[in-house]
Amino acid sequence: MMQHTAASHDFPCQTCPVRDQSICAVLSDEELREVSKITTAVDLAKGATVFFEGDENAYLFNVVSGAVRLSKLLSDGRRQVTGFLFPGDFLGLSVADIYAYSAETLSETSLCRFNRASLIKLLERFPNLEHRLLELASNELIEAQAHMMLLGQKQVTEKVSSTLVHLMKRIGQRRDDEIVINLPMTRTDLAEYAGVRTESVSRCLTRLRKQSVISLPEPSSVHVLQEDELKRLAGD
Amino acid sequence: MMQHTAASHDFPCQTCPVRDQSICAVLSDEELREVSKITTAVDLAKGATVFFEGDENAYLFNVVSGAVRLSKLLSDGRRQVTGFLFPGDFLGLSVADIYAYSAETLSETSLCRFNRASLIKLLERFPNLEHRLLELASNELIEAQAHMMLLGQKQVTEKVSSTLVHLMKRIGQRRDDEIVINLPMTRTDLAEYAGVRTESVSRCLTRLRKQSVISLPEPSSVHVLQEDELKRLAGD
DNA sequence: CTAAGGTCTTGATCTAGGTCATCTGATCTA
DNA sequence: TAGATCAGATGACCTAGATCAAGACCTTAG
Repeated sequence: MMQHTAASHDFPCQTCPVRDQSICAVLSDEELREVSKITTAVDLAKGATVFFEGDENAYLFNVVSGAVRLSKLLSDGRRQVTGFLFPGDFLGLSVADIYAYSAETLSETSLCRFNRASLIKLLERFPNLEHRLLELASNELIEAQAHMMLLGQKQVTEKVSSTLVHLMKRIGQRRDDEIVINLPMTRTDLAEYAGVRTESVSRCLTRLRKQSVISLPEPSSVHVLQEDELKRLAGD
Repeated sequence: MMQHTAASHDFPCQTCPVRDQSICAVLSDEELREVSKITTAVDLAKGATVFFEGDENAYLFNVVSGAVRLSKLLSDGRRQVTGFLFPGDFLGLSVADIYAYSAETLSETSLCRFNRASLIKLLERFPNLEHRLLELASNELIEAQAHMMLLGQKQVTEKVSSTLVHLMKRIGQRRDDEIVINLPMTRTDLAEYAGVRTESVSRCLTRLRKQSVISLPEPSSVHVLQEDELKRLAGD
């Protein structure tokens, strides 16, 4: 079942399905060989915790398959989902010594785990790698700013539409003249991402369905029928 | 008036008031001498535009004195303020070739401007510098996530209190047993930062004043009288 | 097969905060 | 010095979206 078997035999990364993404994209075969020495494959069931907000920042991860939810909690239980990760995404990028958010799997998920101390040591030898991390951080910042705009200024319909557009771009699959999004997350996850209530997400999806902007063959499958209209409703 | 005069004579950075902050903190005197060659001092009046969202990303900046507002616009004019910058802060960190947000001055402001292409070239020679940029990006990400929590989950009072706590930590000056915050931004700027309306900020500050959590000797000057209570109201 | 516990949807109602309008005071200017 | 402009404060009112409640499914356990 697992095609990648990081750190198992001589050079496992060669068969990694996300070899060309995330931080590994910029590495030569030789560098990759070095990096593979500090990685471990980790397979997690749905709903597992990769790490908690406040945990010691000991590992970084590549998402190989599956989906991960990033979130922060308030003391009374309110949760803000700050992002969703999919294959090829990098996780744990932080100079701080504790994680600033929690990471939990939304489905069965395979991760490639890097020992943080070892990776930091490698950065000195592979300036490529540090450059790539900066690139990833910079892209995350741009996404974070767009997310702030969504949370602070948009109306419910714009929030939900934007969230769908975001997911469509990341995990949408074009099929005939529609785009299929298989949602690994619940309505509540979507609501906590968009800063609204679960009921609002549900009502909004129903409205979009009635307007034939999307169809919902089942709750976890959104088919985007009118991409342009959805983008218009998203607001920017 | 200007104490720093980057790129004017032989080694201007030595007298820079933010020499020990931002990206320059990690540079040796020798490295700093090199960096100073690609900098220009820029002085801007209050309300000036440093750059617009969508402009070509040609420069990076250190804030030497003054204050800068970062914001993104929606097509209909709604604005999300994503952050406020003060002396020592770094501006323009992005791998993308256009700026993802606008930067405008909130008061008379002195900036130290770096040519982006030249700085990128220097990164190859000074790995320190790239490491520092990653550190700054990582810290910005953590701040962005806290800001998302504020925007998506908090109530108006929590939003305004959090914003005050944030500004207090950054530019608050302890005086006797109160902390003085001199606000360079308007109520509308604060509102657009917190994702609420101007009137809500105004009402909330009045409420905090009536509860003796703060005093407002003038609209642009907040004195924090009960730091712990303000932090409690901020919610986390 | 049934029961229990999820998730999702939908309707009815409520309210936090948005909207609108007005007033004050400070700053600018002609 | 008056008139204009703008930031801020505050009261009255309204509405988008939260809250509450109930029912429909769907999955898992026994």
